[in-house]
Amino acid sequence: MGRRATTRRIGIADVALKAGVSHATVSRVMNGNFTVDATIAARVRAAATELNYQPNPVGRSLALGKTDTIGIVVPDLSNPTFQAILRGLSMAAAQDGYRVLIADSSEVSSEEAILAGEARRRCDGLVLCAPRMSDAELEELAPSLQPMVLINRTTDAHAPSLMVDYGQGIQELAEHLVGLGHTRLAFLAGPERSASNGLRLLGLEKFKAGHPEIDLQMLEGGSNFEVGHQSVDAVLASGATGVLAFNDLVAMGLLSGLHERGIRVPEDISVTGFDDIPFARYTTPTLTTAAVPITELGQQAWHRMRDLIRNVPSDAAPEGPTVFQPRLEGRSSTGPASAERRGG
Amino acid sequence: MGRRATTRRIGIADVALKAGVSHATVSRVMNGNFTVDATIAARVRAAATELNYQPNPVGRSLALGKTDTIGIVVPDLSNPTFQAILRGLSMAAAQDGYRVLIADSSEVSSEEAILAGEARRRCDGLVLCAPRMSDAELEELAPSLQPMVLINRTTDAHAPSLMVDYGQGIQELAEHLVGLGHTRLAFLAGPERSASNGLRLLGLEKFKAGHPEIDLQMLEGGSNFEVGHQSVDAVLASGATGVLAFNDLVAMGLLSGLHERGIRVPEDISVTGFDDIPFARYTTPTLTTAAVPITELGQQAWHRMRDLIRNVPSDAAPEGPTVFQPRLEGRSSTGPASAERRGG
DNA sequence: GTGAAAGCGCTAACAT
DNA sequence: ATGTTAGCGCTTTCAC
Repeated sequence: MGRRATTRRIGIADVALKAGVSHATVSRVMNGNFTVDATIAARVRAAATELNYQPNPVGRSLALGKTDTIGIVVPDLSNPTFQAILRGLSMAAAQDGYRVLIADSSEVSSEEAILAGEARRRCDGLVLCAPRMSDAELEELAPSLQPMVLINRTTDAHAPSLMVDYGQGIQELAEHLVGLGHTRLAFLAGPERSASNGLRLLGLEKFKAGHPEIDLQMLEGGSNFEVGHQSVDAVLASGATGVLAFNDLVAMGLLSGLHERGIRVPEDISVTGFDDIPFARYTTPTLTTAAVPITELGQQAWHRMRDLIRNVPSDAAPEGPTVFQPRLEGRSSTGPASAERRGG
Repeated sequence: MGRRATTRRIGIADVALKAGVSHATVSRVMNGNFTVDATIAARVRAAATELNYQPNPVGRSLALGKTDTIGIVVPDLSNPTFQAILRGLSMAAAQDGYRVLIADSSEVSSEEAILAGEARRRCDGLVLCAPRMSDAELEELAPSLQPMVLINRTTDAHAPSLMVDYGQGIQELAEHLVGLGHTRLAFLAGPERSASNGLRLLGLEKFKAGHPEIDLQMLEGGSNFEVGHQSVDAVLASGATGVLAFNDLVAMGLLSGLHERGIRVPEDISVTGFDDIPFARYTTPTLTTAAVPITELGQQAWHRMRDLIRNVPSDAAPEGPTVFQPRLEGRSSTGPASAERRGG
């Protein structure tokens, strides 16, 4: 039965006609150009409201060469860390009248380049979040992606970069455990391709150098609940009394697995996370972790992007990456090493 | 020192020039129009790759009257439920070559209309997720937002709607507790303006009608951790042995608060959540909840949207809202009512 | 099969 | 102060 009554979209021409002026004048009024006579401006505004006219953003974008939109590419939108970054970015950008377009590469590093390019073409800038692609590829791609802001990654190609000092954070967590009397530690590692995992590894190397007396074992891992949950056996086999999980998710999985086995935390084993996602405050026991200002990271990403978009010269911008220091958040999942286990 | 070497963006004209053809021909080739001579097509393609040419999406959008982008408006991007919907939507849309633009209303219902309108103008369609605006406002806005898909909301104005049967789910949870011998229950309610909270309330009315012997108390609440955490006193004061939390977040907050007070779950009190967010499997104890296929909801939202965008006639589309049934997920946070407390 | 030209909806330089 | 006109980068008739 016929198509629904399609109320044709109102265009600038309709308003011009109704107000009895040229579309140029309508455009001027809509953009707050004060060279228009007050009477006429009022007439135009009246016509616009009456017709419920709103300028077509696509038309404006083409004319102005900007979309007031920025893109973000994340490896996995189901990861709370990236969700928080997205949120911080989106909120901050909205404050300045910008919107965000999202692209999820699903951890497929080969897709990243294509997604990034596509997103960039539709937007005024791109935030690349923990890209999994190689350094070489990133550097090659960078020029075509600019203006671009990097999160948890750097590149020789000029681009602002926001980093988290995971190395420092993991060291603090390890020191925290040592301070509690633990001498046998284990690190549940993250994804191979993750740069942030590499930084943690580097930090732990330093830690080992400073603590030759401590036994620190490296265990294979990943970045989600399941990994933590499935690592119970490996953790127990390691004989460690203090476990550094790659992130809060892994820690929560581990906590859950240990609980099922009747192993008490922190009495029998201490567990630490990383990131301090909101959930970390509400686990049982509450999770000792290294707090990363994730939402602020997203917010800062926008601010750097905004600088890029505004100051085309880009000489006032800070050189080198901005580094965020994680803050140790001591809660109840860590405690003194148990007497029995400490001995053994 | 001078602006960076700005490699001017390659346009269709550049390719046309290089290939020695008109831009019309380049356009044809780029769009897979087979009326172009094979030899020429090859020449054009060569020129395009050599120049690394990619059609400008804004130009295409203006010419084609479509952006291959859909918008989603959510009340709060920090809520895992909306994050999961966004994710499902984004993944499904990406599969069909569409991108998603996000708008977060921060629970400010007055902002919703503006955000929705803005987003809609930049996109080919809009997904309105649990809108907080009034029925009247929604209905008035609907025509200008079409094509539009609603989540957790319906409207008389014609628009596909995806609903979750929260009423049924909460009844099942209540029945589950009754089956475990609980006779004193409490419901930690959600946000006032939330339609899904209203549905739960309706479901509980039905439950009460069927179980006059059960004492069911209504407690004020909200939708996040803090609310659950702060409700411990109210819950204890109610004397309930079984607590139905508005959602998993509230349940987790409550779990955490109860643990701090030394109250055992489920021995002393049983707790249920709602949604079955990924975390619910990994709380201590694991959380009994009503599982909602959230990601699938987002995916379905795209499918309905796709139908809308493709079949302009829209007569084959299913009438009335699609309803998703939550599924009871019995885990360890619920157990038999304790003898002492059961007595009253 | 291919080019010339119109047009998508808007902004801005240029006339007047 | 306002209208006319030329783009922005592309697709698509319409001639040839």
